[in-house]
Amino acid sequence: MTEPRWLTDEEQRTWRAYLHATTLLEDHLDRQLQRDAGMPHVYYGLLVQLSQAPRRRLRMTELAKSAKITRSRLSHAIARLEKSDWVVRENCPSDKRGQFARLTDEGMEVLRRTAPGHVAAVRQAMFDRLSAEQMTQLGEIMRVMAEGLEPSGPDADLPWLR
Amino acid sequence: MTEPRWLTDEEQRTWRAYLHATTLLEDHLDRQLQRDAGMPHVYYGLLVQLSQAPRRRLRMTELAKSAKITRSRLSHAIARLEKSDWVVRENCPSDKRGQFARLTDEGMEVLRRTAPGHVAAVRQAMFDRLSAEQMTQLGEIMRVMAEGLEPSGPDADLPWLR
DNA sequence: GACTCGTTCTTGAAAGTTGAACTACATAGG
DNA sequence: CCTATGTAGTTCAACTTTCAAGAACGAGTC
Repeated sequence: MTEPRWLTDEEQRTWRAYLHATTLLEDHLDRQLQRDAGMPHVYYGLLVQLSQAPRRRLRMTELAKSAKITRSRLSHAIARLEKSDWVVRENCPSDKRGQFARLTDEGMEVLRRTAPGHVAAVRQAMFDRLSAEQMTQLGEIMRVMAEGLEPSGPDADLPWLR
Repeated sequence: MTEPRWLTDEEQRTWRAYLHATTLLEDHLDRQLQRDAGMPHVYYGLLVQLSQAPRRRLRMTELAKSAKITRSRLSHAIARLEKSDWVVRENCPSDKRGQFARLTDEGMEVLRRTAPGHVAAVRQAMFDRLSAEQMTQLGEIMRVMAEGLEPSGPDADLPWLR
């Protein structure tokens, strides 16, 4: 095994700043939403996805994919959200294995009530502090990073071809 | 209640790119470390912190602070790491309430063995894909964001003065 | 039909996390 | 010394996530 390429000093500083900022922000949003909406950030994200889908519903697998969580995790999450009456399951007529998760009116109402506070938190943490230039740069950087990590990324399905 | 300031289109795109990239990366590192080192990213971070501390040990509270997790979570985490013999607890002579977490030789060895792979993963996900300029920008952006979220941030201790 | 294989989603147990309550010690003021 | 108050760390119960099955259906093949 050959000597690994370690990070330069500046790379290390950047990496630590990244870890620091992202964990602080995730914590902040989790607490904010837990307090104001009674659910963690991930669950809130599920409701948002549903609210934007046609007929406010999505197949479980699609929802899992767009929220980047496993189907198992989603099953539990939807079960929990069903208990709060924010989501209901519906059978899929065309595929008897399939399930839709549909946002209820109560769920929609929770979103309406809590979205402003959430947006404010995001804005305060990010956009109020970054220049317009920095926002653009951040967007570009994040897109580049995501590209390299995409499950459907470069040869992700064909590693044996490399 | 007044109409909230929603995000502009570009802000939304940036925010989504951010969420997308950060969750993908965190997932990626978690899997990589779980596979190669047998522990999640947070736990790995604890070992790294310890490895860099004098005498490879830290007080629980300090470790919790530098890893940005609660003391409760740290208690459980250290208990788990103790079972793998990567960390041991030691009493603090000067403060009988205190505990040190100390990295064992086995723990150090795990780090030595797995650090190269981890660095490679970070590099591949981030630094191999960003230009030198972008890396600098990212560092600056993350520092700005962290500043605003710092527990010891602007008036965090004196909110009643605002 | 019967077989195989893949997909969709769920389940249950184990592991991890959280917030509050709790123990034990430290520190300051009378 | 004594009491009050604060700090270090753990523990408990409730909740969330992961992991390893597994049940049920779809689709292709013979």
